[in-house]
Amino acid sequence: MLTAKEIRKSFTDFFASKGHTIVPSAPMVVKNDPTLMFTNAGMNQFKDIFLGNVPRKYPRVADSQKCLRVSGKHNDLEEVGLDTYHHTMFEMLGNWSFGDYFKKEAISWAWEYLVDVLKLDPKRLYATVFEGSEEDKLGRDDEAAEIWAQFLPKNHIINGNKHDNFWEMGDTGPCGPCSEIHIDLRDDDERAKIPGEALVNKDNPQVIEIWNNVFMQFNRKADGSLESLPAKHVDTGMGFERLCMALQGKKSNYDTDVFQPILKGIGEICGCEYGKKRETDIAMRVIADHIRTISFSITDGQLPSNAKAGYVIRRILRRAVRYGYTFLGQRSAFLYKLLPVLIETMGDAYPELIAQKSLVEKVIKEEEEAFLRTLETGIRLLDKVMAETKANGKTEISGKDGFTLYDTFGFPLDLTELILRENGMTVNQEEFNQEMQKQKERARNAASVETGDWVQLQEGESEFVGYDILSCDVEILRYRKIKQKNSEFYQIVLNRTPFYAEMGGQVGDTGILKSDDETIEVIDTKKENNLSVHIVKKLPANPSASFVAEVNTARRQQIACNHTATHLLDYALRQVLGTHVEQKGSFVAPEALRFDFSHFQKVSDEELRKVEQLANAMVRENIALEEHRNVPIEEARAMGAIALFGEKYGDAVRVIKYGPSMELCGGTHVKSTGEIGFIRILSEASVSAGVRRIEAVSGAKAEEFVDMQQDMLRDLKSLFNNVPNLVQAIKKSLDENSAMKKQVEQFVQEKVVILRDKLISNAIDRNGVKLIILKGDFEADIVKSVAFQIRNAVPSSLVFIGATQNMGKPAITMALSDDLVAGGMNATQLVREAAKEIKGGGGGQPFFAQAGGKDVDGLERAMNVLMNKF
RNA sequence: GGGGAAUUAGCUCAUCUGGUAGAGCGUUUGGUUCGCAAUCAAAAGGUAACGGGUUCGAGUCCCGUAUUCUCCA
Repeated sequence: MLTAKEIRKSFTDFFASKGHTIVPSAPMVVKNDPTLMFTNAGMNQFKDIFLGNVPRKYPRVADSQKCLRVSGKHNDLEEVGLDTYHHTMFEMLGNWSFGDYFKKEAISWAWEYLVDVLKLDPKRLYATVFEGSEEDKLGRDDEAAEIWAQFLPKNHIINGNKHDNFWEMGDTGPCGPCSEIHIDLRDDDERAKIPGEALVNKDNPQVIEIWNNVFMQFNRKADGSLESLPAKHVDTGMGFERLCMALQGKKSNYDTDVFQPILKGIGEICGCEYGKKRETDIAMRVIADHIRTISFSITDGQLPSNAKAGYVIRRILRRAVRYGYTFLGQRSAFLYKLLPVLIETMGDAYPELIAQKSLVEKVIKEEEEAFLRTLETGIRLLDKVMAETKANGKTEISGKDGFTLYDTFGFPLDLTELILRENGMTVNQEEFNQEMQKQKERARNAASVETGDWVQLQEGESEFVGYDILSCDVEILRYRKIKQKNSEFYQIVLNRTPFYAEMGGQVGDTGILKSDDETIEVIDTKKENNLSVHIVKKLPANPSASFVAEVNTARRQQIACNHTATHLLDYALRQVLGTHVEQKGSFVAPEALRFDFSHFQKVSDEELRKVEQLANAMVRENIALEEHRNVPIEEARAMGAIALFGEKYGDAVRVIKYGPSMELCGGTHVKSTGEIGFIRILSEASVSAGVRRIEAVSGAKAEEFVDMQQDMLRDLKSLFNNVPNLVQAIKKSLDENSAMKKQVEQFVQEKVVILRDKLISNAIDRNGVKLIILKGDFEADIVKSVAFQIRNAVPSSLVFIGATQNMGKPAITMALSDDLVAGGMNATQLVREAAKEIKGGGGGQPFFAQAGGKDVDGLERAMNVLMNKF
């Protein structure tokens, strides 16, 4: 039996023998594509070739690609694990032709590989072809059908509709008919009962698609019409896990050697066994699937977080924890313990797992613990809701409460239901669904973005010249309008540009486009599918005119300082802390820089100081930039340049070297380190488990920062009469201050006690209550203290009335002993009534209330109002 | 991109409609104990995220900013 590893290798070997270049898997996490968060198909890394943004590097390539899908037919997150064939992460084997071979070769080789190389039974294979579409004025894909007819009998070639057999990249862009290969894995007697062709594309878990061959021959325009592509492409994708299942004679992907070791590992940790009980099996499949997804995301640089792609990863992790919690009885973090077994099965093919093992473990463990805390909070809130509901004599909690728990506090509905059931209660499902619907509508309305068609003025590719010059003559190739909820702007592509587009953490350039008649402001530059897009608020009146593009040079210089500073800090960190330090993200702006890196403990002040000193020493050395463009990646690595995990590099890379610091980098840098002036680290903090962040400034901004510090220090010193030892002076002052505070407090207490005794001895006895009056100028806090002191000293039949003033403002304070309150008296009401006399209002509790006002002259009247009550 | 929520002692969180800022854990000191664990007692510890506003009075209400959590896309 072929192992998964052998199968993976046989695929690439086969296509290499057909003249294909074998390329590595791109990272699973996608950058620089606003429409996509994760790699969801093998073709993603070639998207810019299909879009015509960059030329092809090879005519034929093949690879095995890590993919992640959380929605779609066989990848709906909530479905994964319930059955035996849904997944989030999977590997896709693929071969491509970029304007090279087409249907004939693609289909013949697919057949050759499956039948001749892998020895799959041809009687079990079926092919689907596009049946045509009236809407698009397209006929049946007879071309493909005729090629298939050489290998398959007629009844094994099946027509498919637009939904199944016409592939589109998005609403617009390259598309074309596709032809899928399906395999029937059922037993002989079942196959005898119902022929396989009746079950193709019918969601039967044993009759499944294994390979899709897409023939890209059209371009879909924004008005929905199709035009023929000048160069036709082939894009294929085969589900690796499914292929393993077929070849290993299993009924489920989870039964293959891809998943079995992981399932076994889960069993050992949780004390259960796969294949014994339905619910346990579901939970185990969920965990087995999700641990792969989470681990690979982290190695690709995508940590769980609270937004975007990171949040998707967090949700997947939490789903795994939840299943472990509910069905496997796991009450503490356990997922991270699966990493060794994952490495055992996949570490060979994906060495990044081994390299980053401890980081992955740490991140997962921390996330698990955070979620368990979220669950505890949820349980506490749910307890509250249950108590309130019971108090109202009901057993059904409102759907709104259930939704709030879910929406605001992240407490899963199924857990809510579980806990309610244990307490003999339910939740109003319909109401919950309504609330969910509302939420979805809100999001849909807000998310609507209208993207206009590109207006093409000239053909051609965009060239970036910004490494060498910051101003040049340009022409507009194409532009389009983007309309969002509250804003409207234009994207412009130039034939050449000095503007650096946001990438690798460095923000995009700003500047202007100037023609003879007008000046247009460029507010940002972004990268979309490898294309530099200039963002402008308004279009030039004559877009076909010639322009001069000018980058905002002062801003660019500051960015360059910060970017080079980032490299120096990276180098210094590795020197001081060790080579386990790896970049986990960075943000380079004109104002400051942020640098995230893997490190397992707080960087001490001394270490930070050392890092800073080392980096600044390199600045003073005024090391000249050594820049190597178009270095083959292998050569760059051999030179010892630092590359990032999870970063997609081309075959030729740019190496940035300042003395010993050497990194693969596309950013803009200073010509020599002296330009930076100096670097100052502002802060060090944790961003997530195992990842620390430093923030720093350099260049003019560092100077500004130091100036501010110095000004503050000077002000401080002058406050302390320029004493030589400022720290000691401040410390002394603080000590004195706290001693005096204590003294004052003591004096106040003594005063309060004296006041209390005096007032008690002056108490008026009226109709059986002791009436105690305080008048004069007192702070509100003292009056309050006195009132409470007296209340303690005179436990019954006490009425305290304070009619005092402070800073020209009148105040009324009233305290009543408990027996009077029990007898129906209410200080709040009384005080409110009296407060009218001083043009104010008040309130408090029945036994103690305060009021304030604006009219000091009414104080006497207000007191009389109160005294007349007794 | 949008919605909801949170931010109070070192930590986890209370503070019902605006009216005395509190608990548990932890810390320090002292007691019991040969010592540890344990336990009892006391004390210290607060810019209620930040900035405005409304009010006689704001942790509490309103607006803005930041950070975090969470859901939808």
